[in-house]
Amino acid sequence: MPLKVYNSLTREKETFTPINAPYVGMYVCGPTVSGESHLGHARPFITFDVIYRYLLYLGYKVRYVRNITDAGHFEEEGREAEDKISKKAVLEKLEPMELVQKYTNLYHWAMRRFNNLNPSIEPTATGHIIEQIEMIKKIIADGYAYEANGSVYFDVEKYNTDFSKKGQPYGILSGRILEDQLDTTRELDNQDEKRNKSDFALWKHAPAEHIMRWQSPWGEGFPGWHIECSAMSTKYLGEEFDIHGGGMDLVFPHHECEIAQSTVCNHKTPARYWLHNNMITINGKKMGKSYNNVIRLTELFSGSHPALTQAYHPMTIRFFILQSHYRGTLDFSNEALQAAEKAMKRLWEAYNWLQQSGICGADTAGDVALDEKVKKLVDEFDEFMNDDFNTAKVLANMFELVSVINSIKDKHISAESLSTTTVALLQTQLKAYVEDIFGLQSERSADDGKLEGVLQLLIDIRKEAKTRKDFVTSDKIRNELAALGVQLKDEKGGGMSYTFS
RNA sequence: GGUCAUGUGGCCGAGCGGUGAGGCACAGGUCUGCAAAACCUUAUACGGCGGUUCAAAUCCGUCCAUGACCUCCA
Repeated sequence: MPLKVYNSLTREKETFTPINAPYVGMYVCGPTVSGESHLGHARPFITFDVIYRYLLYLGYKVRYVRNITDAGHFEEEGREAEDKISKKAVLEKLEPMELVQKYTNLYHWAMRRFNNLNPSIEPTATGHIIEQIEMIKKIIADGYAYEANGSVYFDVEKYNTDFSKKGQPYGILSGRILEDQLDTTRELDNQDEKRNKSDFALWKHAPAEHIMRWQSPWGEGFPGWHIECSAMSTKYLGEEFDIHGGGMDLVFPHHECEIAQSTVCNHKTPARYWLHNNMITINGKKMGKSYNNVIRLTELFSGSHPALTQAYHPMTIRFFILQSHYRGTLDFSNEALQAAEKAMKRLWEAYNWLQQSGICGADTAGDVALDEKVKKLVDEFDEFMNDDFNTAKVLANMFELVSVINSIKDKHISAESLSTTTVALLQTQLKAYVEDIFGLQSERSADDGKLEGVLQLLIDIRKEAKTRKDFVTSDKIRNELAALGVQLKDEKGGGMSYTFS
């Protein structure tokens, strides 16, 4: 069964066929680094990281481009009021590139903690001003943009009239019809400069107090919101590439405008497959700046937010996101995250035990039905992922396998119930999926050997005490370690293991 | 107002025409010096009302509720 993806452009699941297999070009809209990333931002980055990893697993050579928006209309978060009071303070406080660097660093730090792979190219908008200006010039030359007071606007109506004839009307992605839009847009600045309300900015004239500005044929200004993605995707992935991804809230207007710009310049719809993840909600509402309900990633990792009852590890968040399908909304709550935390721990411990257990199964399976069941559960991993990346179903199968693994560990089931090939398949595929595709890793930071050694010593002492039936000593060791956050667990057959809480 | 989604058990979430996905919580049991963990078992469900069908959580209609987007937002 080949990979199928839901294409927002056609509104159906389609078989994924790269333009130049085995090469795949994927562009994903990255962060605007004018402020800190929050939980809502984490979803697209984790979603597309898993998609990237899965494409690699399938053997594709992927060029993954994820931009950083570091140009545009910037104000430091929460400082708006102050800015108005004292422009001097702004000048002292905000060197634009300093601000951008600060939030870019913070963003990269969060991505690493999530164990997201680095994209192949991470271009910045400020690094591609020239490309953007060139693109705008081309659009003007073709007659689809006009200048007004040092700003340049895209002529949506002309585009729609001309390109509708070619089957590429404005609104092709979002399903909007231009005529329906005319009276529905809200009031914005400088609307009077535009010929039509639906026109959007390619280049904006910078007022005197604007902190980021560049020289252009139309005077000093800064690029419009949409043009950077068109310029950079064309530069690094070509006029036509395979996948364009981002959050659903970008479908209109951002991606719609991107399509219009690129189509004028390159005479092609830029991407074949448009993939969009849904939002993370909190109490049923989208998490976003405009709702004042954001939980920043730093707050999430440290637990320092009034809505949080505890800190959450990045892997808990990652697991939480993988438990739902990327096109559905995902509702945040402490209860839900705590559930994810426990589930992740159970999965990881079983997985970890399997890899270290040294079990190898029998030449012929002792329990044919179970052997078949395990094989089926593992084989379905690929099948589920090929059905538009259904990570939730893969996880469901994994938990059925966790029961089998733990039963073998507790010796309720003999390791010889499974055949050697099935055990090997289970080990390889679980590793491929848990670590390589889902990108999960132990919540515990890598410890040095000393701690291991100390714990082993305490475990030995406790074992001796238990043999002497000296439960005072054995309980003391267990209780005091528990107070320090190390949990000892007696196992069948006198073994002892520990986990960190 | 326009466009498009969604409504599943205490909570989070798959499924989208026919054996009740899965996780967490809860209850009972097994194991155990005790505990934890683990394992086993059980319960609770598809927004309301109609319709199609041998069969509907799944398809159709309608009503209700919620959400997203409508040029700052992942």
